[in-house]
Amino acid sequence: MRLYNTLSRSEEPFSPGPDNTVRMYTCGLTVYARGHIGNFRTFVCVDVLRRTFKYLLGYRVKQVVNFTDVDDRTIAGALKAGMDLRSYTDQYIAAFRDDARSLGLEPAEETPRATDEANLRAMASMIAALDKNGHTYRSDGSIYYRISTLPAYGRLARLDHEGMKDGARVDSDSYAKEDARDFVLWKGHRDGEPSWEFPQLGVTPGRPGWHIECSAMALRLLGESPIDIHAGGVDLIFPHHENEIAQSEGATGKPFSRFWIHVEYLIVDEQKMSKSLGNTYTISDVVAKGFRPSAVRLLLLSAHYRKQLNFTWDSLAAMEESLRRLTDFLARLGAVTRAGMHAEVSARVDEARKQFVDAMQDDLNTAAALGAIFELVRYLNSAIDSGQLGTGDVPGIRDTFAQFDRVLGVLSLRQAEDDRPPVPVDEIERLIEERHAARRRRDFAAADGIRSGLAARGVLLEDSAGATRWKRK
RNA sequence: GGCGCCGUCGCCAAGAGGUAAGGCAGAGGUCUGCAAAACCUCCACCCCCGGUUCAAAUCCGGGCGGCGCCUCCA
Repeated sequence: MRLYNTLSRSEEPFSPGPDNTVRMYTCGLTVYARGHIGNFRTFVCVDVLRRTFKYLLGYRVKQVVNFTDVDDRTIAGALKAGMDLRSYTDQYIAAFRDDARSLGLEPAEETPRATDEANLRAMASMIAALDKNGHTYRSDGSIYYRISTLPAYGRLARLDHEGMKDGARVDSDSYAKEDARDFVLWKGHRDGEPSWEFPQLGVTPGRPGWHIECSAMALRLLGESPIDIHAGGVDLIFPHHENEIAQSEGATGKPFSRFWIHVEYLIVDEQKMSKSLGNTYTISDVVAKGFRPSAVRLLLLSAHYRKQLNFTWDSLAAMEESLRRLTDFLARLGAVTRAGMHAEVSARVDEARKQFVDAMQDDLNTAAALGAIFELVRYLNSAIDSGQLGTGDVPGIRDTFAQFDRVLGVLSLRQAEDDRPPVPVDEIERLIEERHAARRRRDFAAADGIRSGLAARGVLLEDSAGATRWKRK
């Protein structure tokens, strides 16, 4: 598989580590608010990456996705809500898990939170290691990283500090630093803020800086560096990932991660979707508008992960239609009764499978992979129409679509949604029977009445030669 | 001011030297009690101007336009 590595700014062949295992870390959500679909673009793309590893390439995956549950915003939010930090952030972690489930994300092997005791201790140990290696200094009770002690600093982001001028906003952090580029490892205690200390490690009362948690948790849970992949949104390249590298490499003296994968922004109204801009949509917003999470998932996979994707309600509606085409096809396949098996069919299926695999291995080209699937669907639909597809062909086709879906995770998600129609299934079936009776006595007004009545309630009926099928609108 | 990405049909989007995948929408048709689904047909010289080449949407140069990073952010 070829993957684009931000570190080298080029595609590189990727292979797993020992034991055929891929150890990957994904920067997760800061849990002061519900995640929006821009956040989920990253998580869905990384989910497809891990599925590609597992189901297409046969690797094992150990993935860590963290929750940042202590920072300025979570502290402020908890204070405002009159809750303790832990229970305040609990709500958003629960919401994240709900949204993740509705988008069909496979659970990561580890989902640590920064304020877990073991993680705080790992951060303190890392700070102690940085102390030992001469990368730190203290000021006003806080602990800082002295960037000048790490010549390689800036390799990931490739920022030219000489070039930073007028347009660049200056660091507004209200902690005292020697150099604008230095960053906080541990923020000194302030009244009203949660505080931890590890005196035996030289860590005085305070709380973690943002960057330290990812470095510490990644190495604690994934083992020795370098890990195989570190992933996140493009906005994390600087300063977050650059600083993670500084911390990890300053502490261990070894490279932190072999690959750095960054997912581009989801934009909306020609601007990035971000909480600070206030133009965000959540999964529940989408559902309230009558769309389904499966359509969101497909939309997020419809463009290459390294290209900005402009979110519009129209494109989401188009995804609903595309998905319908796919599930209609699968339903049609189940209704095939003609016997026989056809070499041409299996050749076309094999070809599509190969195109799919090639596309996914080409830096996760989900858009091209989807193209191969739709092309196959059109071919197979026309084969059904012309009687060139028989029951003997069906299992192989089903296997292939199952493989597509293990990787993309969108069809089964859709089908699970379809299994929960707005009208109870037994009622739908009863009405279909009534309508059959009406049609048999050629009372088409009554038959059409039943059909439009169900349609108004979100259930569509389709007649074919043998039977009537229902589906969600 | 520095750095980066992008501009392909009405909309979304692959393709990255060999003559434009796919989805949605639209038009016409086949099938059907009517619908729906499905199928068939139609629907792009790839932002502009130069250059390199037998050949460029793809490479180079210059424009124009959009987005992003250099601040917390997926």
